[in-house]
Amino acid sequence: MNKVKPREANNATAVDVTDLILHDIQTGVLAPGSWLKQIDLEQRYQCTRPEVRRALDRLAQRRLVEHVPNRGYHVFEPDGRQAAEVSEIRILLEAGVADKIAANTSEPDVEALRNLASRFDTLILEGTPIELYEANLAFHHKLLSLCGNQELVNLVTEIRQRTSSAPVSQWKTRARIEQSSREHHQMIDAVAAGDGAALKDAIARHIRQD
Amino acid sequence: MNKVKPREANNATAVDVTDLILHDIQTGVLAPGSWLKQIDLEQRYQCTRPEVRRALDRLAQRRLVEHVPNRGYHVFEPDGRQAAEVSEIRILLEAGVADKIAANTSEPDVEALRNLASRFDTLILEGTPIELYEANLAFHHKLLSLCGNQELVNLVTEIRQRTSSAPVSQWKTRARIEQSSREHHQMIDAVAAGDGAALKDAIARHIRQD
DNA sequence: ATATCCAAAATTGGCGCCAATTTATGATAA
DNA sequence: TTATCATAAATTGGCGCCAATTTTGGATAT
Repeated sequence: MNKVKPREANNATAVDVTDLILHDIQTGVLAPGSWLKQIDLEQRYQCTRPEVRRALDRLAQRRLVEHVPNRGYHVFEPDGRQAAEVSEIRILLEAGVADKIAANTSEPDVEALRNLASRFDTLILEGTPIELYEANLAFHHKLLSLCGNQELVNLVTEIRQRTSSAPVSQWKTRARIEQSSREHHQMIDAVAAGDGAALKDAIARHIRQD
Repeated sequence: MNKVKPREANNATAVDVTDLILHDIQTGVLAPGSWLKQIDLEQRYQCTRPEVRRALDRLAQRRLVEHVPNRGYHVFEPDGRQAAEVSEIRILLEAGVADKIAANTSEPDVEALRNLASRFDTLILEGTPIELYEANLAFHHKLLSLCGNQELVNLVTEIRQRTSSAPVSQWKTRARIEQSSREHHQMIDAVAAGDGAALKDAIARHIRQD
């Protein structure tokens, strides 16, 4: 006697509520400082109370939300000092592997980078800020992954989330966005030329200005 | 039946179970690869099931334990590749701030470093491996904190935990321990001389050999 | 009118029960 | 004897209820 399984009842919950909340923090839907009321979250994301609590605890561990016992959770507000410190860390890590990136990169990798950079360029005109943000992330992720150190890629991905709580609004002016675009192409040129020193310089400048 | 009236089980412990389990992983009491059965943990640490689950989830987020759904949690077994990658990251970060350490350090700081280093030396002969491990950690923490970047200190502390799952047994031979001791003093000398380049070199060698 | 205090509502957080899944055990057949 | 399968035990994991704490609102006294 076979058991009949209800098909529509338990849909694939492969995505964690943590990621949904995280995404809304990154895109600025949940603004820095705003109160994350548990009852609101369980309605908004259609999940149970324990799921909300686990997600909030995880995000608090990652320093994306701040927790005050018996008083709830708030979206973390980035400190000026912390932001500067994290930028320094990113420069040490990302510029530090510039030589390896320049050495390891093959022609198809350069091609892929050019595609990601021009996708960013396209979205400057035609895309939403969120799409632009994600295209930028994709470019940097691809570039960094060429260093061959997977742990470093994961770490940078993590600390990049940690401070820029509302990353969508981080490029304020059009001029700054276009400056970013130019720097992307400078990095690619340095990679293609195998010039690690030039790449290191370009990466450091790029991180500093953001 | 087993409902024994808890006399002192009701103590107000501000310490989280997470830290207790973490400590036992660091000290090698819970060996890499060993299965963390929930019922065992709640007896061992005299806490409730939800507390155990929250602690395990947090440690899984930090990559200190590995989680397989419906099959439980195991102490993470460090991969050779990962260990090498984390070492590279530590070199980039810790050696990267050598100049700042050498520049920022005052005379009392040097004094404190010498005390921590000689405490390490003393414990080589008289202390337990755990005490030695903690003295080493204290020295490196103090040295690194002189760079002035608090976020970087936190990050290094975190990733140092991440890979060396049984850090107590990381110094196998006496010769290696004494080599570490000599390198500690070399670092201090470089700091005292304000020689950032020498400090950078000493830090890189020190991390590579561990 | 203003400050203080008490009660009620709202919110957070802990805990135990039970379902789902996996693992161990033993019986049966080839 | 060995492999296969069914049943029982053990383990994980989800969910709802209720206690503890905080916040809100209003009544009372000065």
